[in-house]
Amino acid sequence: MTKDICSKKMALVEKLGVHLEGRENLAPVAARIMAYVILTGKRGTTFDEMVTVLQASKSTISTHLNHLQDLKKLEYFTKTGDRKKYFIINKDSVLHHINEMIKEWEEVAALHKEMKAYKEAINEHITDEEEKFDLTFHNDYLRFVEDASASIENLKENLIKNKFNL
Amino acid sequence: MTKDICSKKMALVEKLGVHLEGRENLAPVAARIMAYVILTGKRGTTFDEMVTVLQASKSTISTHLNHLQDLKKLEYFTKTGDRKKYFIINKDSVLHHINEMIKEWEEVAALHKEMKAYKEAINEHITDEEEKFDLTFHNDYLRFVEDASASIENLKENLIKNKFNL
DNA sequence: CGTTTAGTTCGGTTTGTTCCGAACCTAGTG
DNA sequence: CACTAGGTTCGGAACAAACCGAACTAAACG
Repeated sequence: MTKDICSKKMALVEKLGVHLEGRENLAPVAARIMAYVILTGKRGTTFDEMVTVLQASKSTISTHLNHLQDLKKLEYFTKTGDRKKYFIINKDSVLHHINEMIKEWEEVAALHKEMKAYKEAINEHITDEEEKFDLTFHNDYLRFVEDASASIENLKENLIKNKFNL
Repeated sequence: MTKDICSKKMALVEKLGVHLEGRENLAPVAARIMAYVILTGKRGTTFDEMVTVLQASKSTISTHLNHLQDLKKLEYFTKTGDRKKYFIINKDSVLHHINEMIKEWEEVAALHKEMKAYKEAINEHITDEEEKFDLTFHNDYLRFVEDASASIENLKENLIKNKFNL
């Protein structure tokens, strides 16, 4: 691999790393591991390679690697006559991620419904119309969540279709 | 307010609080302040009320309250002959929240495009078809982000319409 | 001018996170 | 059996976040 492409790769690892830190709530090094594994692809990457390239200690890599496997985000394959583990992203991780998003939206919707119900209950005790809670936002938001959920379900179906057509 | 409704309110404050902690990256007490202000509504809530009801120190409430105002998440109104500040959520906060989501999706899309470009560049150097990066996921995901963005834009328009029709 | 109201500021404690080094383990190799 | 490769485990250092109490301020009240 040329030096240009390699530095481009590490720049992307950092960028994607920062993103994953926030989105998936991962420690800095854990996020860099995920990013590096994603950008390395099918050939897989080893423990030692990550220690070198991510410039972290063996213990840090070990701990995070095990944690990421517990979370089903990573898995590995092996080669006969080679004790190293070759890490790749979990084949279901994309689907898993989609399902997580669906679950999240469902939770948000449930929360909005609960808040709306509470506000409606309070509104009954208020005589002055001006003082009452405005509920239009909750209604709009719930409609939006339905839309967004439909889009995600759509993505999920595309994914499953592609998976079995190949 | 009856004790029942009050405890229901505090239960919701905790639930919404936990949610906001994660979603908006707020400290526990800051998230509880937001939740309490949201669930109190137009009548507004004061510094002292929050110290009492959220069981936090004056300094904690003061610091977070100022921080939340800096972030344009809260604002206050006053009453003549009353030095207290009555805190309510910022009137534009909903629109602000929507715009944040739009910006987030745009960033995600940009990141996917960058990753896809990188993977395509790498693929050109790989002869074995089996070893190449699979790009269908990025394509599907980009289509999904477009869908989701359209839904959000729709929500935004609904909101703006409601705002000016009232 | 002393007191009250409504808050702010500062220093410090507690708690939690993230990472590291050193010692250890386990399976195969010479 | 000693050595090596490929990790794991443990204790702690370093840093950061979250909260608190006590002292302070600024404006209004009496």
